[in-house]
Amino acid sequence: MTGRKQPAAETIVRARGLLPSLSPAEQRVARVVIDEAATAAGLTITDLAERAGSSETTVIRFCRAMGFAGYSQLRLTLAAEAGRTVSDEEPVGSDISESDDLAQVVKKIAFADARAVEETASQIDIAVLEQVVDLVAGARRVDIYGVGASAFVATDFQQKLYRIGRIAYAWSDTHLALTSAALLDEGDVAFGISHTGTTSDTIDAFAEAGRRGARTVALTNFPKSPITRVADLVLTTAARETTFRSGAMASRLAQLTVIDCVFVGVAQRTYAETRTALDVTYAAVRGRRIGAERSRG
Amino acid sequence: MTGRKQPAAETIVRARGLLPSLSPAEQRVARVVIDEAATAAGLTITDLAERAGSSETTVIRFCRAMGFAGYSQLRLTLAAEAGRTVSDEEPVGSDISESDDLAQVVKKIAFADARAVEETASQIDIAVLEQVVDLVAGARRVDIYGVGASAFVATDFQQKLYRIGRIAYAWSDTHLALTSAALLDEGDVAFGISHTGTTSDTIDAFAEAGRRGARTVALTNFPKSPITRVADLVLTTAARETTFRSGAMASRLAQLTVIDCVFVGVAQRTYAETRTALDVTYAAVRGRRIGAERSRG
DNA sequence: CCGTCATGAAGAAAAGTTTCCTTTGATAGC
DNA sequence: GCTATCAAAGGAAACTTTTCTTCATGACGG
Repeated sequence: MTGRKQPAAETIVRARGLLPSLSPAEQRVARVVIDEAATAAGLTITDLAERAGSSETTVIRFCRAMGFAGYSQLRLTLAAEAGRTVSDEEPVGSDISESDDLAQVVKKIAFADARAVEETASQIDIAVLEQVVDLVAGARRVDIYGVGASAFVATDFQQKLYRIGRIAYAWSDTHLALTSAALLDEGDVAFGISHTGTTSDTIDAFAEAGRRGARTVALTNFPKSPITRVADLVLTTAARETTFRSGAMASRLAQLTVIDCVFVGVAQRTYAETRTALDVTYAAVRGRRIGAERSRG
Repeated sequence: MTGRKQPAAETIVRARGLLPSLSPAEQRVARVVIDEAATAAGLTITDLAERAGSSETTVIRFCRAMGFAGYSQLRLTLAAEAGRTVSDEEPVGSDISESDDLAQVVKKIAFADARAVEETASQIDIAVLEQVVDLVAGARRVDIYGVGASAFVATDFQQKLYRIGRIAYAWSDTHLALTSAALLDEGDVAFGISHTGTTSDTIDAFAEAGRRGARTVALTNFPKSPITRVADLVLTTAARETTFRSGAMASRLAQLTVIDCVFVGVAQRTYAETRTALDVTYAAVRGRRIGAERSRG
């Protein structure tokens, strides 16, 4: 795989994240924009509306939902991004099918995964990330909620923080999570991790934490999903939706990437202590390794 | 293709060449476009006219002189070129340092992560993968060993297999792992996951499983590490080792990618059952989601 | 049956384009 | 020296298209 790599333009990525929160007609518009971004930039609002089987009104509404002032702005942005993207699309976009041989499967998975990571990184709001890092760095304690697949990410985060000497708990049991949330206050930070942003177990505990005064940070793929309404800060991933399979893992990797960014940010902010903490914890498991000693893991 | 030099935007160059042949008022327009190309793309024809101390008519005439059909076309072109010029890539290879700002950190992490995934995928031995898939698909039961960071991957794998109705256990406790390994036989498969390939806890159980007759599959970043000596089949990741940090997560993502490939391979081999199993398990959690709501500003 | 939401039709406003007229200045004929 | 003629430049205003707003309608959940 001699790969260049061109993460899809930011606007497109954002549109994808917004999809579920859009009405059907708006979704059709979004689809056209996502699928033919370059062309779309050249269309008038009327043309675009027609192509989406919808009305100008709906197009405008879509623009607003995307955070643009109007159609011209969307158009301009699209054009600028089209100029940047050297149109070098891979044929590997499709979902995995029953008939794919293993080599293709590997290719598709790798493609989806790598893209999710890159696009997620490119759309991270650094300002928000900065705030999140501040919060975590200054928190008395960090609670992390996530169930199912997101539970892994939560636990991973907990362990990371733990390794640099920060107090953190990951909860995936709804009751325990709620109990823990009830004990938080202003000095604490709560993380809610949910790909769809609709997982009620996670949201319940997360919202409770907010009510108790803790600062709340949501991590989701969908910037307008329910969880974001009870969050002070929102970090988003950018995994494309896929039907059969690859999606699940891609979203996981995207989440892990974001978490890693937060973690490194925090670790950096407290470099001296961190170094020591990492060294100490690393040394602790060193005795459990046999043979050649080389990297860290 | 790292350092592709940007040619100055073509339109601007052309405008400059055209200058002498333009009438004074048109020249003023040209000047504005040349000097503030990026901004100009955002102006309406009226604004631009005003800024050039001229009229819309003149702006149009300038557009025609430039060979454009009208103002919108000029504007679009300008925007596209502005977009292209902005993007200039920096070297993102190095390790994260104390002085990196958050934006750089994010970039570097994403780069390392995405690269690990891509490189891992491209070096996977499909033949081996094929065998592994066969083994897992035909196994009576699958044991997965991994401690520390690799424990996440192990658990993830277990959960995946579980979801498609395959019996699997992930062990990260040495004693439990050994106990479980002792119960395996020819019909079973054992996975040993260790980034360094030197984790004795994992290797112990893994080797025990092998002695009991189970087929053994190792997943490691180092093809010659101790764990590979007691494995029937070896899958490797390709995370570059890095000093401070980014490495840890990159290796994790690489492992997950490989696991995902194995999983999809197995799922595919048993498509019908898989579909059903996935549908059922998905439906089971559906009730735990709250309706994605649409919001509008 | 009510309120809320999604949607497009219709019309207002803004942007873009064309037409046409004024100004200016150069040239030529008386 | 004084008009008449013409051409180039440029903008006012009329016109067209595009964008945006308002509002009525019908669908849907409660």
